Amino acid sequence: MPELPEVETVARGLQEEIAGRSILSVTIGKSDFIDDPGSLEKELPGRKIRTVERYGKFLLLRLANREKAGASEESALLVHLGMTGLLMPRAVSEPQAKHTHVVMQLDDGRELRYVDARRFGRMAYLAGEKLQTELRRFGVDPLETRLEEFTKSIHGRRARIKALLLDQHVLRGVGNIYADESLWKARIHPAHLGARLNQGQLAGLYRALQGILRKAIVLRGSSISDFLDAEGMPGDYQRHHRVYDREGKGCVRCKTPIRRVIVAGRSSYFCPQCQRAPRGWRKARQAKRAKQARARPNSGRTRSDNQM
DNA sequence: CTCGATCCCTGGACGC
DNA sequence: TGCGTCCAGGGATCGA
Repeated sequence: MPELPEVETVARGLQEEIAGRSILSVTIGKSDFIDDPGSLEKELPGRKIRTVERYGKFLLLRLANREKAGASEESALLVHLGMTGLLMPRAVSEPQAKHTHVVMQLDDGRELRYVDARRFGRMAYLAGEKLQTELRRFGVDPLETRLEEFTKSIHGRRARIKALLLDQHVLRGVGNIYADESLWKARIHPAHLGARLNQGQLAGLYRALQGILRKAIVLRGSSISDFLDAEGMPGDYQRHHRVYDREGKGCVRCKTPIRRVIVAGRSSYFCPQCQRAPRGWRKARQAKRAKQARARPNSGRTRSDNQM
């Protein structure tokens, strides 16, 4: 799942590979994940890719203006990889992978291909004020923000810390894996309310989050099932996961089996010993489960989740 | 403001 | 082997 470290890895790879190249033409297949497919076909051909940057979980292909038009309007192709998106340059001769939806022919004989089985990604060509408005919707970059700013964005929020970490309008770039890993490192249960965390906890979370993101970038991200970088290589950080996808396995700090619960609608992995639940959380959860069981009497037991 | 529910989509895991 | 069912997961959106 591409989160900040994975997208950063792809952005660096693409910057190396395709910055300075021009797009000759665009071919679009399925387009339901593209904001305005027509604008890509109209605006991209003939444009040079100046730089490739990461913005939260988006790839930002910043484009040079056409020579004739004097306007100095900023423009970019935004690409969100969703869950299964891949963006990589390939030789024209290479067979197209299944689920290839966008192909951009480049001026060096290669093609920049977007492949996305589930199409949970997003693509949009944006320029000028529209681009600025779109970028302003998102929160601060967790690697650029200072502790005071981070604290301010969390403190005074009544949502659960897990929800806040995942909210791209609060912080841009954090997803489920790095939220859980950071909370484990900082010993904070995902169901705690942001407003209830003290200065020490927030400082610890800030350091944990930055440290984990930086290390994950060095290791070129986590490859759980689909992620590949711009060169088609998987990342290595999944070998360093302490809680994510480790349900039932021992916490590396205290050997307590890692558990998985739903917090803020997302599965959340944590150590019940190192990360103590907030007051009332267990009881509220049990009550909710009982209510669900009453609503659906035939679904009392689900498939046993065996550990890998 | 915050919550849960719902939808989007497909491959993979699982039960039979 | 194959078919049906469930599920993951980021994000938008809607109603409570």
